[in-house]
Amino acid sequence: MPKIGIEPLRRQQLIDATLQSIETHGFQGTTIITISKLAGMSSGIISHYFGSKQGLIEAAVRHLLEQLKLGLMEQLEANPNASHHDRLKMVVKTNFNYFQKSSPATHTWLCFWAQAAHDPELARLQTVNSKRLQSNLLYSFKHLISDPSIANRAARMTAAMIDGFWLRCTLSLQSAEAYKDAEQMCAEFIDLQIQRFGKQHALEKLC
Amino acid sequence: MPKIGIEPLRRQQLIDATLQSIETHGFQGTTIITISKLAGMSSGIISHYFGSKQGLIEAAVRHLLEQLKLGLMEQLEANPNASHHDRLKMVVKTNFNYFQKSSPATHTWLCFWAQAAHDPELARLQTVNSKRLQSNLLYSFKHLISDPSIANRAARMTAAMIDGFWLRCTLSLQSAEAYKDAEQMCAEFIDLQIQRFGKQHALEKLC
Amino acid sequence: MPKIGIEPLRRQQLIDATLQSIETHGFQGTTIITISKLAGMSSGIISHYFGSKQGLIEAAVRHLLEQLKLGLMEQLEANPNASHHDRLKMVVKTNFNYFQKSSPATHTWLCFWAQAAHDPELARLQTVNSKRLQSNLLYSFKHLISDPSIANRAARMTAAMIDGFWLRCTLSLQSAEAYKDAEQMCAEFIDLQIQRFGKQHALEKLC
Amino acid sequence: MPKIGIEPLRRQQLIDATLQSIETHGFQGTTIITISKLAGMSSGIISHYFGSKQGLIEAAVRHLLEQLKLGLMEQLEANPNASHHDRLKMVVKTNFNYFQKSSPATHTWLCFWAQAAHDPELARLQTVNSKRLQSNLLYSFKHLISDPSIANRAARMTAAMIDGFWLRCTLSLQSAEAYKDAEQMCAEFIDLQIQRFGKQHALEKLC
DNA sequence: CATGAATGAGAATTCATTCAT
DNA sequence: CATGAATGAATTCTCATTCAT
Repeated sequence: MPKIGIEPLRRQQLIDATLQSIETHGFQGTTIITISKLAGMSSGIISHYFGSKQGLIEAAVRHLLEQLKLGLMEQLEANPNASHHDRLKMVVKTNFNYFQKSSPATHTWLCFWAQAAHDPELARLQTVNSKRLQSNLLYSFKHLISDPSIANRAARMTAAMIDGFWLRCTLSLQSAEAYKDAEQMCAEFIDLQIQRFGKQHALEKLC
Repeated sequence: MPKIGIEPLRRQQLIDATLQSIETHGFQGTTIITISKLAGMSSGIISHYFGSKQGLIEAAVRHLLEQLKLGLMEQLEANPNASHHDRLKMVVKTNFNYFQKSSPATHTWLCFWAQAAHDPELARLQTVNSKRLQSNLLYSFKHLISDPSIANRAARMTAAMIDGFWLRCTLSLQSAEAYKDAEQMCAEFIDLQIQRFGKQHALEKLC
Repeated sequence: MPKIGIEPLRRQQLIDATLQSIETHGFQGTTIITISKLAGMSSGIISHYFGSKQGLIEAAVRHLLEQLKLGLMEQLEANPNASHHDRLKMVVKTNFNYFQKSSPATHTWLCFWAQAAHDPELARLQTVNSKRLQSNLLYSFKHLISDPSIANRAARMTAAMIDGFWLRCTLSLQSAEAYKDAEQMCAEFIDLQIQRFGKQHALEKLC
Repeated sequence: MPKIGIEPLRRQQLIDATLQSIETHGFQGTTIITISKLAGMSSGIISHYFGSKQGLIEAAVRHLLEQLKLGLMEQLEANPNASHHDRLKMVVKTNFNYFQKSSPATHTWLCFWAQAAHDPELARLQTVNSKRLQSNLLYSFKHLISDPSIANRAARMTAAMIDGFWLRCTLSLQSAEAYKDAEQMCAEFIDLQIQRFGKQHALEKLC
């Protein structure tokens, strides 16, 4: 009789091993062997559960995206009464927290993005993720900035700054401090935007 | 007239073919064969001029970095009397122009960065490049913002925003308009910083 | 009422699934998985009932041979008073009917024969089958043609023609008409032989 | 500088090794390794010259077909004044000679035919070959038998008998004698047909 | 009885590198 | 200088078999 519940377990173990392998050996250096060794299983198991290496890779990406998404939703739901200003900062914080905590994810993510240009499925996943960050930001900016065009630009600039800091953190030391700094600067930028273009500010200005 | 050595010519042709191949086939799909086919040469020539595939790859990265660096220097030297405010915008403009014009470079760059995590030489080159952008920005911000700490943060935020927009352009459509938009938003951010923290602003504020 | 053993049932289901799989996926494309899927059972069951894949394959061949043999015996027993001339035609008819009806058998048979060269057991089964056709034909030809040597040649030629037409039908369209044509031509050849070398013909000739 | 004329040589060596391997190890047992070992080359060479194992297999089939075709053409051209009756016997003779001489070909041929059902290219080649034999026979039968329908049937029956004997020889001992016998019986069948349906016979019959 | 998870040897294929010409 | 033939290690994928449940 089949062991019940073993499939989700094995799948997760293999996904974890994949992220770990990419972290350790790089994307190029990651093979069926390095993954299965890290997972403590045989190489054939990957075909068994994911059809192919490619299938496992894509499952790993989907897992990363899901994690990030869940992390954000958790935060937002835990603070249902947060102001939109706070909400923006929570988006920033969650992003950096996620990458800071999950070291394997960081480098893997970059590899996946590099792959995306020649892999339609990865490209699709990447687009979804990229758009989600921007629309999350836009949602709150719209409540804080009357001019939709300015709100839109604020969201895009913030998203770019987040991605840019993420990229720079990933490519350099990745110290906890670097992430903290990045988070603060993004928050500062948000403040600057609100202060300059926000509704209340506009009112104050009139006075 | 001295004959121009055939060696530099061959080397450049191979570097161009490498960038073109990565653009067309992706980093994974780029082999000695795809490169030599595109260059119209034999596969053996790569060992001959670059020792190995890895050597050619690194030469290609160095070429990209050099191009970007030269592009910026050219701009700055062509406008020796530009204000520091203008100088900041020139840095931004040059960056986006470079990537917009050189389509192969864009994707290749991302691949190289993904590789950098497991290739010390690429990592070194990447760090140099990353720091150059930041210090270029910092140099001018220092002249415009009195507080060194704020100038520093302004430079880091601007660098992040540039990289972030670059990343987002690379990963999405890469239309000319997108690059133009990105450039404008970065310029806008610079203005915002100067307006808020700049020396003249400080004076005006006092009045 | 005694319960019919589940074992014979399972064995037959697996043999049927094997033939179906070879028909559908080819001999190379037939695996333990394709067979067990078609049989609606687990892959382990094959070891359980046949020891190995090879065991199942051989059982399937034996089944095909048995079917052909039984088909012929049935016909002959249903017409105990048939003349030897009619008997020959019944042999021909039964052969083509069998293959025409059982589509999976046709291609499978050819695969088995190709395998036979490197599988002693298959070779043995194939020889038995080949000889049976010839001796069946010879048995009747002997009653119709006085010269044993000529009867022998007639049997061999007829067997060859049957096999040849079977091969050509298998390799081409396998339309019902093709089988009908083939059967008629074999019957015609038998007539021709009897007409030319048969006892009655000899008598008539004397007249 | 590339060695001139080495490509055709290597290709032929690999095709020969393929036939030899199928003869020795069977179709299933023939791998890239068995072939390259027999050819005294490395495994990579097969990709280099034929793209894939499949490409080599198909080249080998084409070679066998070509050989058979050339053998027949040679015979026919060497005897330009042969009567159509002799021509028919030459077709028979060439067929059996070819297979008798080339032992590897015999078994290989059967394997290829078994594969044909699931390989369009092999199926195409097989059809061409099958039709060639029949039309070669038909061409001469038409000159000897007035009724086109009867000539057609004669050609088909003869082709079937040739294939049938070939199959039976292949599957059994393959002694030289067996081939000789088969050839004689086919020739005998041709005689029988001409005798019975041929134009001269028709005239005689009228008398 | 029956399952299907897990294994791991073996297959085809790819590709950077070498080297004789 | 330049070629491309040849190599063979490395990689992915397949699949018959085993065995705990």
